[in-house]
Order: sequence, then structure tokens, then C-alpha cells
Amino acid sequence: MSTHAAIAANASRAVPGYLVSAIAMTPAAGLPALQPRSAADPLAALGHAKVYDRDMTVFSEGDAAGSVFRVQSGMVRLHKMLPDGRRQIIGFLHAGDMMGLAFAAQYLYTAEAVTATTIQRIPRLELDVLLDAQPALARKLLSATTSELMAAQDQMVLLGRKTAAEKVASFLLRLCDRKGGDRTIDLPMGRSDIADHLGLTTETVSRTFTKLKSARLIRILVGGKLELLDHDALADLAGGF
Amino acid sequence: MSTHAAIAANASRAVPGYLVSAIAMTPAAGLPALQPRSAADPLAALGHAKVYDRDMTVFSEGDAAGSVFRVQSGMVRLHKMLPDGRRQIIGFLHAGDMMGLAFAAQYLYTAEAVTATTIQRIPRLELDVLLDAQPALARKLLSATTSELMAAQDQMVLLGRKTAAEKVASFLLRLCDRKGGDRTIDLPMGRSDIADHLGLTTETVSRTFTKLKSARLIRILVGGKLELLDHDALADLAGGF
DNA sequence: CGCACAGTTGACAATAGTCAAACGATGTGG
DNA sequence: CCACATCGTTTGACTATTGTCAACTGTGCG
Repeated sequence: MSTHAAIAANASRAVPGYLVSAIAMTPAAGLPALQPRSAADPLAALGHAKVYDRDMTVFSEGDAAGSVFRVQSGMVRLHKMLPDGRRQIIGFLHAGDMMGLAFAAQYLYTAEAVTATTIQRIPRLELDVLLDAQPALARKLLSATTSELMAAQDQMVLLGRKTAAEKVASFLLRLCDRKGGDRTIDLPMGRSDIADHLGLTTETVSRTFTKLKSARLIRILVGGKLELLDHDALADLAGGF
Repeated sequence: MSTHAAIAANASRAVPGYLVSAIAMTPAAGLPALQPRSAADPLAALGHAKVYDRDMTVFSEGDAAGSVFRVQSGMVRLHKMLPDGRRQIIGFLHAGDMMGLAFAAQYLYTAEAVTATTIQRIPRLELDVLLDAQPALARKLLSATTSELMAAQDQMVLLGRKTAAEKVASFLLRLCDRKGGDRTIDLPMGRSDIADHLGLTTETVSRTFTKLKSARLIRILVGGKLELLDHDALADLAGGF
């Protein structure tokens, strides 16, 4: 039983230390978490990568959890399902994001490829050894996961208290932030994925997009791309977060 | 800059190791997190306790975050607010739960006493020192925070995909689990707190309680207590989680 | 070129929200 | 000890946002 522990607890720095997340690193506002393939990527040598086609399952809720995963390219969605099939998408993962970090006996959600995706599978024991050797890496992971937690709380506000238009506007702005403020964002996921992430139906998402188009706040481009024409107006609409 | 790190990473145990939560430990299904005042409570000696009256603020979203807190008795609510005043309650904390663990520069939500509450305030530097000395404590904190993260994801499913009746039933069952399955649970918070936690209005919460009473699934007792008359039927209604 | 499927639009329904009034418990002052 | 004031809760009537069901459109792929 080799247990390596690392809690970054630092009261004086602006960028946090932290006890950190278990679940996964979700698109976090601003913070790019771990760079996909930074020159000095300590995780790069671990495990091995595999390509998943569109809609393939990486792991399912309840599977025995023996590995953690890192998205190298493409996009992944994480979801939970109610017994009758209603689905809630917990988050979308981009290149650099990790998942399956819960270290629970089973995975807590299902992970599927949204687009063709390359995913690095890292057996926990390997990560274990590396974390032991590199405390700095541990802090990076912790930091990224903290961001994910903040995102989870913002998502609770969104789901519990925002209108359809506010939800969609918030969602688009998050993707925009994630891209570093670029006005053009990728929307590789379908309307039903967006709906299940925002607690709406595909029809409502579609109607909301139409309204935003009519109001000249967004423009839909070919190839699943979208342009934010009026960032400020969208931010107004989103109403915080 | 003293940074002490501890990531419990253990692939072989059923009870998790984990990179863990930043935000706070919320009522976690089943797992009692840290016992309030266990005989060998390593945190007991840190910081000092203070009593907060009903509705007093412990800290506010955006305040500089210099301490972590632990609820010793009573109940605390954590919330975020939209600019126009709409409120989302992130969670309710019971004795033993910790909050403010984000280790971010600012607190990410506001904490208020639901009832008269005793809260232990622990300066981060003190916790830091203790964590350095007792890795096992770190693992406990991490474990508790993982539970909170799972709870956060269940809450997303609840907020995004459940009906009013399902939300209320799930909420009551959670409180029941939290009490170890006792049929009688405490509801010290008001209807508007419940509403803001479940993404409903006070009126809808009230009407739902009335329906559950009529259906003989619950009984409301004096002193903010409630009895679950038919746990199974409620679980059916809650529809998972 | 046409089939298949995702997305859009429309008509209608239903769940939950809003506004308002009444009720009930709690606590204070006469 | 009772009357009254207050606040939270409950109930009612009505509204509105979002969901449902269904048809249609457009796009991409074989």
C-alpha cells in the first residue's frame, strides 16, 4: 500500500495550493490547466495513447477504476444518467484535461469521445510513482482540479438559477474564455450534448441559438464553428459567471 | 514559501486516496467525513472556536481567504449569488464539515449560519504545519473532499434533470443518509433555503411538501423535524442518486 | 443523386414561477 | 395571560417559460 500524499497548502500566494479535486479537470475559466504537450511534460512518458472514434466510450460509470486519462487532442464528454435515461453532462474535456482522477474504486461517470480523440491512459500505479518523485507535478494536478471545482459550482448556479438564454450565453462565453478570448469558438458537440449539459432540451437550445443569431450576438459558421459578434452583450445576458 | 503537499494516490483500496477537493466538504452520502470531536482529533487544538447566531455571515464570496473553518455544531449554508440577487445554495454543512479549503486567494462563496452554530477557525498556516506533520490527516481531508465532489456532481444531475418532486425527495433522502438512515431528520433551514438549493421557489417547495404529506410519504413534526414514512417510495420518487 | 440524420420551426401542453392573500406559529407588550 | 404584530409558510389563481410531439429543412455522406 504505497500512498503518496501532497497537499499544497500555502496561505500567501495568489495562485492556490489546495487539497484537490477527485473527479476530473473540466474546462476551467482562464486557467489552461496542464498544457497538452509542453516541452517538459512529465506525464508524457507514462502509459500509452489510443485513438477513440466519435461517440466511443472511454470508460463507463461503475467500471472498476484502474487508470487515469488525459485528453491529448479532440474532445470528451463526461455524463451521468438517471435510471430512466435522462442524462446530465458534467463537463466537456479539451486537450490537456484529465479524467478519472477520483481514485475511487469505480468511475463516477461515463466518458465518451465527442469527436475523434486521442487519449492517454495512465495506470494509477505509474502516476503514483511519478507523483512520488515530482511534488511539483502534484501541485499542478491539484491546481487544475481546483479550477474544475470552481467550474462545478458555477455550473450549479447555471443549472439552478439561470434562464435558457443565460445558460446558452454563459456556455458560449466559457468556451470563449477557454480559447483565450478568441471570438471564434468550436462547437464540435451536438445540440443534444449542449442541452444535456445546460439542463435544457435540444429544441430550446436550437431556439435560443436562433434568437441570439437574430439579435446579432452570434453567427454560426461552417464546420461546427461559431463567432461571438458581441461579447459584451453576451456577458450581460449571461448575468455573471 | 512553505508548501506542503500530499496527494493520496492509492490504486488498490476501495476507499479512495485522491487528489482532492478544494472547495468545502458538503454533506456526503454515507461518509461522515471528519468526526466532530473524535477522541484523537488532530485539528481540535488548532485555531479557536466562535459562536455564530442564526443568519450571521462567516465569510463572504470574494473576501481574502486566510483561514479554513470547521463546523463544530449547528448548520451552515454556502451560497453564490447572481448580480440581480438570485441565489444558489451550494450546500449545507453539518458538524464535522470543513469549508474554505479552496486555498484560492479569495473565498469562492459566502458562508452563513443556518442556526446558532459553533465554528472553528483555523489559520491556513497552522493547518499547513499540522498537515506537514501528519500525512494521515491529509488523507482524511482529501477523502472527505472527494465525497463532496461526488455530491457536487449528483447535485448537477438533480438541478439539471430532475422534477420538483424528485428534487425534494432526493434532498430528504440525502439528509436521511447523512443521519445514518434515521427516519427522523432535521430541517433547520427555511423553505427559501431549500428552494435555493434545489433550484425551485419557496412556493413550489411548500406545495411539494404538501403533496408528499398527502401521499403519506412524509410527516412534518414540530421543531423543524420531519419523518420519512416510506423510504422506499421516496427513493422511487427520487429516481436515482 | 438521394438517403439519413441533425437541426430548426411550429403548435400545444405542462411544469414551475409569479403575484397575492390567508393562515399559523412565535414572540412581545399591554 | 391575552392581544397583537411579525414573519415564514401555505394555498390559490393566473402566467410564462420550457418541454413535448410532430413536421419540415438542410447538410453531409454514401
